Amino acid sequence: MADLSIDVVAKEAGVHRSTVSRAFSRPEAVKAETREHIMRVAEKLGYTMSPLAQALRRKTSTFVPLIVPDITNPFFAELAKTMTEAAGERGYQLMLCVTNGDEVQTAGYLTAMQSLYAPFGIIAPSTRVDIDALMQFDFGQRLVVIDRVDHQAGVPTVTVDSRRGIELAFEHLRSLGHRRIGYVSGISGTHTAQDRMDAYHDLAEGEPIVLDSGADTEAGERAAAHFAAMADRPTAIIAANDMVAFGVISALASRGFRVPEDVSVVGFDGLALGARFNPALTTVRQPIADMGSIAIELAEKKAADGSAGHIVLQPELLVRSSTAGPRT
Amino acid sequence: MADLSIDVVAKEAGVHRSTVSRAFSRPEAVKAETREHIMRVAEKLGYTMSPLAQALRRKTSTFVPLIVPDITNPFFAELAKTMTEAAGERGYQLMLCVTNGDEVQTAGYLTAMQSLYAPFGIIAPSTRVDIDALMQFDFGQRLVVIDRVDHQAGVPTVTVDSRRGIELAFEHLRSLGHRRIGYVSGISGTHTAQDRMDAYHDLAEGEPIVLDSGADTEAGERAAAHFAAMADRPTAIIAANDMVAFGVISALASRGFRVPEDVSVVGFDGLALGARFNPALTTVRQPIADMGSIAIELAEKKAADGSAGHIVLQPELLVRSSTAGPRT
DNA sequence: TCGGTTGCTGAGATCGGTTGCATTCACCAT
DNA sequence: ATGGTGAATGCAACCGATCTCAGCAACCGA
Repeated sequence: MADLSIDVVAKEAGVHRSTVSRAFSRPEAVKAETREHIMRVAEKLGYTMSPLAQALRRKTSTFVPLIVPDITNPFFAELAKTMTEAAGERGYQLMLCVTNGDEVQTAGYLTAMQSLYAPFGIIAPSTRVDIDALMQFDFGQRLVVIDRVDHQAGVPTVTVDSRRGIELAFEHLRSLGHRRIGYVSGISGTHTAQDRMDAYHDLAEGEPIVLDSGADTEAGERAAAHFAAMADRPTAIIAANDMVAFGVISALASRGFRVPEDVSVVGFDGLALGARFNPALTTVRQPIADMGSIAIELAEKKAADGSAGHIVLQPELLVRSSTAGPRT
Repeated sequence: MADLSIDVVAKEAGVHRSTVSRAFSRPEAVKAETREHIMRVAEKLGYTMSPLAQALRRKTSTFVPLIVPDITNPFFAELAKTMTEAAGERGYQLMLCVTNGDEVQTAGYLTAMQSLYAPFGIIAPSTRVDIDALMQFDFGQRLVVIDRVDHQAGVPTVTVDSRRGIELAFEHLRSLGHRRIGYVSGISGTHTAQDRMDAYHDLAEGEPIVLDSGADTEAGERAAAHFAAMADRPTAIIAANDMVAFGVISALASRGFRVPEDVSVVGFDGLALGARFNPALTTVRQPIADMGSIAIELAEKKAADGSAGHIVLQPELLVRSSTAGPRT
């Protein structure tokens, strides 16, 4: 148990430390026989290499930060979950950094990861974080951005096709017979929120009906109030994201509107939680797991050849119980 | 930008590295004048100490692992959120480790944190992880356990008073006029799940009515089916936790039962998400934020004097819209 | 004036690995 | 027998800090 270092293993195995080091990190440089012997000794002693010492000398570690504004938001939670896995498979250790959308905190994480010799990082930015500002940092050059497009900069990005997602929602709703289809916006400021909104405007036939969901905490209260006050209400609503959809449905219900009987609602994100909602939420699913592993691949690619890829994934429709034909 | 080390600063400031080191980590040991000069130079160069090198030499770092089975579960997400903050305030860097309830993964994290010289760790165990097994690890001795009691071992713990929580739920429901109050169990195996269940049995007047919520993914389907099939149904249900409550309400709704009109439901956890549920969930709130900071304090205390504290926090009732008087 | 403190700083070993270079040795062609 | 080659390993400097120990100057009382 007591302090196992590479020297202990080396002595026990009767070789020099450098040989032990090579046995672990460059196996092919050591004679098979020697290597196996070393590994056996290491195993017996319960030895593992110190990532700290390795990182210090190599000037590169396996720590990969995932920077998110709010882990309490299930979208980020699911992202974190799938990314830990994806990172683990590739030999990285994901470090979750929660910023609360604060620039100062974000900056702090960036310099911290820099000094931990993180090879790269993944960031799912909130509204208030300005990517360009982040690029000021040395470490900013090694970031991959999730769920936000920023083609002008040399920053790799992964997003899903918002327009197609909204289109899927429209198709579904129209096929059910809906004609007046409203939209509840999310927090404005993010590119995706903007993209989805734009897509809605483009695809809405006739006059668009936009309800503002208000700030995050109100969670749809305002949209529901707006809805209730309308004379000619839409028969279906597309929400900017699942959390907003939850809030809206809840607020609508407290005003006596039933979903989907009185109004259909479709969300956007495809959170697992949606399946447990009342009613189970029909939603446009983002391939969150794919986004995670692709982000890592893009980061590795950029590290290798400096290229900044921009991947756009396709969403898919998840039909559950929050949509039905319009009231006749 | 280029490689800033303590030696660079030392040379620039015209002193020896050890003086720079002291200026940072033991300011009182350096003459004020010298110290200020060094700090000024460091500032100018934009120098910060390498946490890696520090940890390596000191044999103690500021990385603190928070080990949770599933970050997708909002309870753990909220815990993670508040703990990052609490940890940050105290100068620690929280590392989120997601185990999926897998013993092997957990073990991996433990040895990893050991070799990162983490001073201690916080674990919110899932069913399948056996604390005693964890104690086998060197690092196991430095863990604080959240939401699970285990008084026999010398392991610090933080929990909330499950019994009192269930009692609050009962009081609320009874004051609304409910007499037949059922219970939907969570995943069995955790201590808290057991405690809540026991408390329910103790406090149920008359015959206890227990519905099994089934495995995690089914999320209350089974309980709802059970409920529907009953001849003499309870008028209110206490759920083992909020997620179960969500699942049950959703499943109940899909069978045509309305909450709270047909049956009242109260959850347990106090998730922020509950406020957006349909209907907004009445629930027993756990002081999650407190749990986080107390866990850290307990860990520090144990490191200091070896004592293993056991803190039990008091829950509180959050009345929202999922409860009402029974059908008359 | 001198031994004894006290306060501050420098020297250098050390933490646990990595890596370029030197060394050793077997093997092969000449 | 000689020199060349390549594989396997040892040697030692190095990554960026910490920390013990020693040195040095200033100051104190006798």
